[in-house]
Amino acid sequence: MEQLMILFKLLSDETRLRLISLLTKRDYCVCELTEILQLSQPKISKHLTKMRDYKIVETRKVGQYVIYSLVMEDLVLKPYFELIAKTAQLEETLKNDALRVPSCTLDNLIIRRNMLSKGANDS
Amino acid sequence: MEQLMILFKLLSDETRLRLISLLTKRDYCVCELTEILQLSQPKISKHLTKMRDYKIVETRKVGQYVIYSLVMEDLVLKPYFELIAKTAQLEETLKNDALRVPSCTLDNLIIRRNMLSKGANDS
DNA sequence: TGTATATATGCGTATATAAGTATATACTAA
DNA sequence: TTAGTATATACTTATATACGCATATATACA
Repeated sequence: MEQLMILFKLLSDETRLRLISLLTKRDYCVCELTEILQLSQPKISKHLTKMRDYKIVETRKVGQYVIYSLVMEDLVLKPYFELIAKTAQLEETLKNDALRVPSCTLDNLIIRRNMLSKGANDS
Repeated sequence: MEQLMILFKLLSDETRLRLISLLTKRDYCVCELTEILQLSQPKISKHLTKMRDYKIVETRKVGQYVIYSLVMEDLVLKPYFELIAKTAQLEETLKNDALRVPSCTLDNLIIRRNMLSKGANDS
């Protein structure tokens, strides 16, 4: 019961719902999620931390990046994640987030930053 | 999006989650729900009213009773209701609510009240 | 018509929580 | 070692919302 209510409480916030919807497709580091949702880094980080506290997502560290992923082992949570992945196609905001993913990969972010700093050096 | 978030917000309260879980099985009037959950009538009523405001449940009036039912026509909401009905079997509180249903039907409530008032008259 | 029952609502209070800004910590690479 | 990037957190403020209690309204029934 606790667990279900916690899941629903976490899902009832727009930012977190968007984050979870993205995470049903693949794992992301914080800076990718910040870029995709176009929201402040502390805002994204705080929501992710909260979800991790409640064991809805988990993290692994890779170099300086923290990669977030959904906890898929849980038998209660898993079907809800799967349903959200399906439902997301019916929701404009979630669909648009998914469209913005390709240009916000970590690789793209780094390439884009390097180009910017070179441009700055050239001038 | 709005609609999904509203659904999750409504589900994130223990009382409402219990109410919705019950309503996935059949319709109920307010006094049955009050009896099953053993909570105050204003509390039950306020939660039901809120869910009706958000179009998650709907009502019909039968005599002095107000019968609440889930809105099952909505394509986004329906699969979530169905999933909750399944998940409820894994959650002690929701399972126990279901067990308490048979003794809390409207018929039973009325019979029980009549017996009580007769007993009071006899004494 | 008067009484009891069913349901809804108003009000005050306590609590939770989201957001922004600034800052701290951790890691990388030159 | 220093500069820059990634991530987390502290503090304040604004807002939402659940609750209890009292009460209003609507219906039924004697």
